[in-house]
This record gives sequence, structure tokens and C-alpha cells, in this order.
Amino acid sequence: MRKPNAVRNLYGHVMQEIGQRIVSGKVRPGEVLPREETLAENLQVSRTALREAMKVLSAKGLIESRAGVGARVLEERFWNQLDADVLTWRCASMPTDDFVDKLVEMREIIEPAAAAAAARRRTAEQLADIETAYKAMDAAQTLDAWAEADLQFHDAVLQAAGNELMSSLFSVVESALGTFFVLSARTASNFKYSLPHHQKVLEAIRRKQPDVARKAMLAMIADSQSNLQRNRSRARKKAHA
Amino acid sequence: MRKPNAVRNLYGHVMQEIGQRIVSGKVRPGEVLPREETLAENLQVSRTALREAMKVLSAKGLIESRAGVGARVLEERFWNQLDADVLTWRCASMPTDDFVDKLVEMREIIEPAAAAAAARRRTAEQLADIETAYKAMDAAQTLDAWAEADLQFHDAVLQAAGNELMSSLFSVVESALGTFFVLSARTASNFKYSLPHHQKVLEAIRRKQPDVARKAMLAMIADSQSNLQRNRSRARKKAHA
DNA sequence: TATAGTTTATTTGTATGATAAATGTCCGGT
DNA sequence: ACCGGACATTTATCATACAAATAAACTATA
Repeated sequence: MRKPNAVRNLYGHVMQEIGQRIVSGKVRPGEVLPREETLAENLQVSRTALREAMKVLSAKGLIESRAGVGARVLEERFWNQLDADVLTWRCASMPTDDFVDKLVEMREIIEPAAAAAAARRRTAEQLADIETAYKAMDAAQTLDAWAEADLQFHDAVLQAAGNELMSSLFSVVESALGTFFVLSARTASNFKYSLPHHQKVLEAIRRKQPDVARKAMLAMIADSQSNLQRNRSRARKKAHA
Repeated sequence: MRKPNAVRNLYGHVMQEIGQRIVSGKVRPGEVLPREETLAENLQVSRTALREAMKVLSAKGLIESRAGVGARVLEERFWNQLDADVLTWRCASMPTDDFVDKLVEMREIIEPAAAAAAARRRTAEQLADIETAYKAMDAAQTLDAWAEADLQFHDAVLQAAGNELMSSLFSVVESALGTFFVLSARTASNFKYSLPHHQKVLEAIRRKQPDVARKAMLAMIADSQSNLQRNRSRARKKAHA
């Protein structure tokens, strides 16, 4: 959807570097980082740029700086787990099934709830947006076109749910999941297989039937989920062999 | 639970000040803030301190700084709505029923899901933690003691759910809701009225019955929710009169 | 006149150096 | 053993300078 990840600035690179070191476990919670002057020297930047990076990491809950002591890496429970960068770093450093499961679990919680809320509160315009996305999915000829339309569909549903907290959560989780696979399309030989599921969701929202919408969305996710499981167990076998 | 909100540093105050201005709508999306030198002068701090604050606000998605242009306030859809500070500022600046409803909606989504997950995955230790909290609620003699034990109960359930993304979300939402009322205890004459609900949740988690746990938790929230509604409509009538 | 390319003014980005304030440690006194 | 104060270390803040990016003004040219 949106890509605020484009890092142009120097301090951004520094933040990424140190953030990854922390999230990946190269430096462990409780440890104190080298002093600013040393760190700045190591990374070939000025103390100014380094400090700006540190402030942002501090805002993300990864570190805590105190005068006279240094910057201490905080325990994981203080990290802003829902921060886009933190999530991205976790995806990059621990692409374990375990973590993917947690992301999928979040998706399973959000989307059915969003579908139900959308069925309750959608305006005519919002319904039209969902329908437009659905038609684009139906008309898609390529995998990319389908993936884009699919994302638009889910986004439109979230929009119609009318709760920006939900949208924000979805956006973060979805973008993290996106680093692993383009939804589950790439894993299906026929990438349009889930179109009927989408239609059911659309219809339920049109008719303002929250429970029907919730169940349809849940079924859709469960379906793509089982698809994914197959693929993963296959991949695991390969890794074992 | 945790209070990282304690702002000791100067740049933190600056961040709060400007962040509130943005979230409260004093400066609107699309506008560009005064140049750094001017802003620093207005707030009586150095450009360095101001810039550190701006970087953090930028990380929260509230602004975007570009050389030669200035710092532009971004549209609301780019804001990190789930950031603790952003949420706090929203609570402070728009304590409307509408926003509280959105927070409550999030709680209604998270907690039943967490209860179900806890029933599936809890360890013996985690169950013991939940039980300890329950017993503390049962034994509570004062409202404060009850509120603390209650928070511990919900926290233990989230912990047992075994998904730190869920915990993080809960923690953020709960602390935001906390700015409005101590759960719904203060609104009930008998603050222990929800103890039976808690017991049902505990039992379901003990017996590893996800669906029962989900429904019990939902019932508990719905109950406290209806309590709240009564109070609010009463307050609204008063405001109208 | 219109337009493409260039200059120029403005603003943020980065670097450097200096001082203030906070913090833990060490040491001496009791 | 305990307490309080000097001391070293590290971050916090400030001030200043210059580099780089950007948009607006300008100029040459067709």
C-alpha cells in the first residue's frame, strides 16, 4: 500500500543497522552499546547522525539511553512489536515458521472482525470500492494484477470497517506477511481459486450481514492457510533431506 | 503495567508539544511547520534538541521532512495509530465517544481471541499465573486492589496466548482505555460484579476449551460494555440539559 | 511569448567542538 | 560496615559551520 521504508537519509541507515543488530540478537537485551563517539566512528558517521538514529530506536522501545551509563538494550517485552521497522527486522532475521504463525494468527483475528464491522457500517461508496476491487480480481489476467486487486479488496474492506486502529494494524501485519509470500497466490497453481470466497464476503457486506461476512472471511483465510501449510511442510521435508 | 511515558529529557517535551499540536489538529495535514531555526527559537531549545524530536515524530509517521521544503504534516492515514504516544495524544485531544468506541472495539476483538489461544496453548505455569490473579481479585477488599488484580488477570491471559504481537496490541489499547476509566469498575456500585465472568474464563482455559473461553471473555466484555453505555448515555443527557 | 536550462535563495542534512548534567565508582572518614 | 563526597565516564544540550536538496526566480533562446 504505502512504502515509508524508503531510506534516503544517513541517520536512517544507521538506525536500520543498529536496529537489525538488536532485533537479530547480535547484541542482547541488557547489554550496553559502545559509547556514542565509538559507535559513530565505527559506522563512519558523525555523532549527530548517530544520536538521531538512537533517539528513534529509543522511541521504538529497543534501547534506553541514560547519561553516565550508556545505551542499554531493553528486554523484548518493551519493544514496540507493532512498529513497522521492528516487524520488518524480525522478518529479516528470524524467518521461522513460528513467527509467521503469529502473523497469520493476527490476520485471522483482524480480518473476520473487519469484515463483520464493514457489513454493519459500510457506506454505499465503500461498498462500491470493494466491488470495484472484486471486479478487478475477476478480470485479472496476470498474477501481479490479481495480487494488486486482492490487496485493494482487503484494504477496501478494512476501510469500510471504519476503525483506523484496525486499518493500521492490518497494514502493518499485511506488509510483514508480504515479505514471505504474495498472499498465498504464488503457492496456488490457479491463482484465482479464492475468487468465490471473495464473492461471498462481498455479498455479505452488501447485504449487511455481519456474521455471514465474518464466517466467509474466516473460511477464505483458513483456505489460503491450509494451502500455505502444505507448502511449508513440503519445504521442511526438503530441508530435512 | 509499564510506563515508558515518563519524559525526563528535553527533546521529549518538544516531541510531546509538537505531536499534540498535530494530533489535536492545531496544525493540519498538508501544512508545513515553520523552519527548524524558528521552531527551536519559539520552544526555547537548540536546533539539535528540536531535530531529535522531529526525527521521532517522523518515525511515528506524523511528519515528513525534506531538505529545501520543510517538515510537512502527513495525512492521518500515514500516522502510526498504534503508537503509544499517538494514541495518548488522541485520547487527550479528542475524548469523544466515537474514539472510545473504536478502542473498545479493538478490545472486543483481541481479548476473546487471546482467551481462545490461551486455552489452546497455556502451560501449567501460565495457568497458575492466571489463577493467582483470580484469587487476588476474589480477595480484593478495595477498588484499587481489585483493579490491579484485574489488570494482572488480563495480562496473564494475554501472556498465555503466546503471541507477543497480541500482547503488545492489548497493552497499547488497554493503556489508552485506561485514560478514560479504570476498566468499568468505578462505574459499578459493586466492583466485584464481574468475578463470575472471570471464573468462567479461568475454568475454560484450565480445561483447554478455546470456544468456551472465547465466549466467556466476550460475555465479560459485553457486560462491562453495557454498564459503560448506561453511564455514558446518562452523562450525555446531563450535557444536553 | 513560451520554454528549457541555469542561477539563486531557502531549508534540511551532516559534521565538529564545547559545555552541562547525570550516573556509577572509588575512597576516606566514622 | 556504612555513609558522604570527589572523580571519571557518558549522555544531553548547545552553538556554529558547511554541504546537499529543492523550489522558485531568472535568463537565454527559439
